[in-house]
Amino acid sequence: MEKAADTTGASPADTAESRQYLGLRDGIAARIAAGDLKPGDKLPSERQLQGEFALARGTIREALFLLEAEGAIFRRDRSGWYVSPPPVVYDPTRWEGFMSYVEAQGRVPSTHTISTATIPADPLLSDIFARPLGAPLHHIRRLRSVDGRAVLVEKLVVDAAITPGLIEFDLNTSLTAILKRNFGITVARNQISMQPCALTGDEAVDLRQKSGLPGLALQRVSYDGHGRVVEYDHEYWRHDAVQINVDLRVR
Amino acid sequence: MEKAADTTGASPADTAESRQYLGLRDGIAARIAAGDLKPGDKLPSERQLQGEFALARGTIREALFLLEAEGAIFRRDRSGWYVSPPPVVYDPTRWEGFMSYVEAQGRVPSTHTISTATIPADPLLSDIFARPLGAPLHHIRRLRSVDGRAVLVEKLVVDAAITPGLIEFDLNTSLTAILKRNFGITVARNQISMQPCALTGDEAVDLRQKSGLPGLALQRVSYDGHGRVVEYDHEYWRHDAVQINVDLRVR
DNA sequence: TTGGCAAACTGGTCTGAACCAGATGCTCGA
DNA sequence: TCGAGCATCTGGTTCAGACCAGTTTGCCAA
Repeated sequence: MEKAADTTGASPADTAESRQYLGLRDGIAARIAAGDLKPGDKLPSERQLQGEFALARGTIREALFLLEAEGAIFRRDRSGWYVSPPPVVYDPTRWEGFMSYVEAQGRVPSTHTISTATIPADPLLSDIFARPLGAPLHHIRRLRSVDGRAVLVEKLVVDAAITPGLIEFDLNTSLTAILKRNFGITVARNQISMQPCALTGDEAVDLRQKSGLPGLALQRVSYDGHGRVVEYDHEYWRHDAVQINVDLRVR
Repeated sequence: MEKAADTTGASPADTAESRQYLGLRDGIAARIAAGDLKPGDKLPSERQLQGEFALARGTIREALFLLEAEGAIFRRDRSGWYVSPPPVVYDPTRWEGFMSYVEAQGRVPSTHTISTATIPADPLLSDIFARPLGAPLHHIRRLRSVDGRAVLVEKLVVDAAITPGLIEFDLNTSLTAILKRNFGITVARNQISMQPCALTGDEAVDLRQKSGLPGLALQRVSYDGHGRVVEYDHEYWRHDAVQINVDLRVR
């Protein structure tokens, strides 16, 4: 019940942690660093850790949440906690799709199309695409995975006028490739906005995350060589699954 | 003790939340959206909310954490919870310093220099700056605020050979301006890497955050027109304080 | 061998209680 | 008037126990 004043070491502020969950976090982090726990490995269950460290389950979970926030571990709902694989490096300046750059990093990408539809442009999209209100736009919602783990959901919108029949294609492959091969479309410019966010609602469900876990929201507007808007994309990434790399000239 | 099945509305799955903390989150979010609570306003204390909603304090905190992860509120340690101001928009392609782009958004920026030093290059920095091991480099650590709230800490390194006496200047102003005015240095290219992270250790302390809260880590290498490395920068942002915007040509 | 079901397991949610330590505000004495 | 100091308030940490709802597993029947 009491705090069991931590008198472990000579330097109370250095190694001996004032807060128990920090100590536990360091312990688990050390196991991962030492290679006792490798990416994909399952951690002992919360109740097992409870017995092992003689801490309340809440305290155990506090440490796990911290490791999760640091990207060191992730959870699969009601299954357990697992050691995170390294993140994918993402360079938004490169116009290669997800499939190719994930593969280039020696990982196995996969895509699952959640839904497709052709919908009339609402005011916002009409504005973005510079097309009249009600102009047909393809809406595609996809879930993308790396090594079998869902890492991002995307909602993308494409101008139906320049990509007739797009949603009849197999969208579980590279959209980049489809646009280029079948419609002769390539992207010359991207406008990107991103912000750290909490994954909630649909996104959390699709990523099999508990609602409220941190993520990265990324919006992209892609233009072709004529300055025409080709694609409008909303991506929601697991925060621990991605690292952004950009190389750019300054204006 | 029981879950007190929320019978507030007509549609149990729509508005009425299955989890109490989600309901409370929505309630507070609604107050903010409605303008009852404005940016900077203090929320009722956890114990007050406890009385008001008849929930355990842990449940109250669960809802607050969620709002915090969403960037809607933030905490000041042992002072209270406050409504977040809107984020600053940050465009890494633009070579104007923090001071100018924050001001351009109608906010009040400020900078506090935590420490400065001139230190011989270690292997990593020697490599980055393409300078011999041990070459003198200026290390600067600064805390930057918007409207009085600390939003980022940065650790930056500048080649001392091309900026002699840099750390004698008043570094609480724009470094961009100092480099340009006093050393004739401008940046032509940036290489940026960023990833969502947890703020821990020094960063958390400086930002007066609890260790483990989500943030955004950003590293930047800046080059001048001759391809010479001018500056190496590590920034740690509060996750709710920044939105990244980039406009770029595709390779 | 295989399919389905049930028990066991795991994380998710919630309660309620206690004590700690920094922030804040108020009071009282100099 | 003003500063020191204390009381109070606030979030931070930890404990212990309970029940819920998906996941997993292993057994048994077809």
